[in-house]
Amino acid sequence: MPISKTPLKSADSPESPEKRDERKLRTRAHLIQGALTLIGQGRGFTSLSLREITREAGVVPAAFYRHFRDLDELGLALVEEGGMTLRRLLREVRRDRIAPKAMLETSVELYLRYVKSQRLVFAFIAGERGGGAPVIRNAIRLEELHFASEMAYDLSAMRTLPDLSIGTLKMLCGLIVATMLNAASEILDLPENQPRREAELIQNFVRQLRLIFLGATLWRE
Amino acid sequence: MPISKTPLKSADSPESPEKRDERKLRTRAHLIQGALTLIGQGRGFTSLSLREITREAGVVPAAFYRHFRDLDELGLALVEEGGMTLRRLLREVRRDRIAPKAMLETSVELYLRYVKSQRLVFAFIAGERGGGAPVIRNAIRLEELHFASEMAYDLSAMRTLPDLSIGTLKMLCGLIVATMLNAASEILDLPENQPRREAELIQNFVRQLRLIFLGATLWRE
DNA sequence: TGTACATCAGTGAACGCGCGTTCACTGATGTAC
DNA sequence: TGTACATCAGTGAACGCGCGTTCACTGATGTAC
Repeated sequence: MPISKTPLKSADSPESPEKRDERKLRTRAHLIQGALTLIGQGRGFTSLSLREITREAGVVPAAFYRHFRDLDELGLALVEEGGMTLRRLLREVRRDRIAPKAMLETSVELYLRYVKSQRLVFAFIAGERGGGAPVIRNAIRLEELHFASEMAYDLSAMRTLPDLSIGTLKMLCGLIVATMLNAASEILDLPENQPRREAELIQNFVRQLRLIFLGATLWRE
Repeated sequence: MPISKTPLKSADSPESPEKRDERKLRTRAHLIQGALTLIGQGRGFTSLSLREITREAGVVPAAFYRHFRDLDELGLALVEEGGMTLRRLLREVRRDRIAPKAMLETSVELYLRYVKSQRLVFAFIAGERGGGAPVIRNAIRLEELHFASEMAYDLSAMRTLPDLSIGTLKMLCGLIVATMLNAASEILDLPENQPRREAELIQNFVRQLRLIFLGATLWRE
């Protein structure tokens, strides 16, 4: 496992030729993107073949092994990608510092915009969460737990529900995250251009969250 | 598509030899059971091959086509199996006519016993719900919707939450069903004999339901 | 009831195909001096 | 800076394998008379 000895020097020109490491990372990104593209076509990650992915990425099958030991390792990279997406979402919500009253509506809006802009990643997460290879499923569960936990600490810091212990907040956020992913999966599955049906799903989603928060405000340990 | 002309006559002896139709149904059941067995070994349905399934069922690959056009059709049979399991669960809860106070605990207990006794079916449902072939995913969603709807009418008839409209009850039950399936998936994924971890998951599940019901009792349309 | 014919669930062999993995290779990029 | 050698991302060919599907078949069960 050689450690790169390349010193971090700035590019010599704005159009400097790609370094070997950069090219490698680019191919790696192509493999990841290729897998996501196929997933976006309704294919489950579990049913993708190594050859399909390399074909999509525009490299020869054997090149795959320069980047991942096997498909599971690529899957874990996709989970990582999903985790980063979720963390970015959280950061954005946090930054906006919304008035508590409009909190729920605004967050939902932001979330749905996110889901659509990152639909492939969400399709992967929603798809493998229940039925992927055990190792991938576990990695997703960990990311979910991590996300719910961060959300709980945010709620705690904001004193939105000052009576609830951090344990209860985590339980609450676990429920919220599951409900979010469930809604994302339903909405992404809609055939294109069904705004009526989509509005129904979103309304249902918002009402479920509202009910959950109503319960939370009245919860007594 | 020939319609069976066999008259429905009772067996001539307690140990009467199998009729052709009975044998056929038995093989069909073996194929379904074979698929479930493989799923129970941690394999996703999507990744099963026709040959694996027939091998497990103890018939030759070509025999598969006497029962199903392709794997999707077998998948739909499994969904049907899952739907029947859920309906049976509902009937059992309904029959017991539990005191409202202990309702939640008792139902959860009954549900978890069910999940364990039918673990293969639940593993299939939880696994394909998010990431299966579109046709199967849709069938599962329909069963879920049907189940939630029945549950809503039950709650309505029992006047457990007399202030809620049937529409709100359906929204509520949709949330409950999703939470139930989520909990089932988590519990089934546990390595065997982790009673500590399992108790935690169950506790979390119960608290989530309690929070949901708390919200429901205070919901105003 | 007995017989002659029809049905059809399951067989076994064969097919062409895409798969994952291996290997020696090439040639551009990187490093040492 | 210039040169000689090392590295290694990506190539292209090859392999053996399990796959889904087809086909003509067999022999037990079912039906007609």
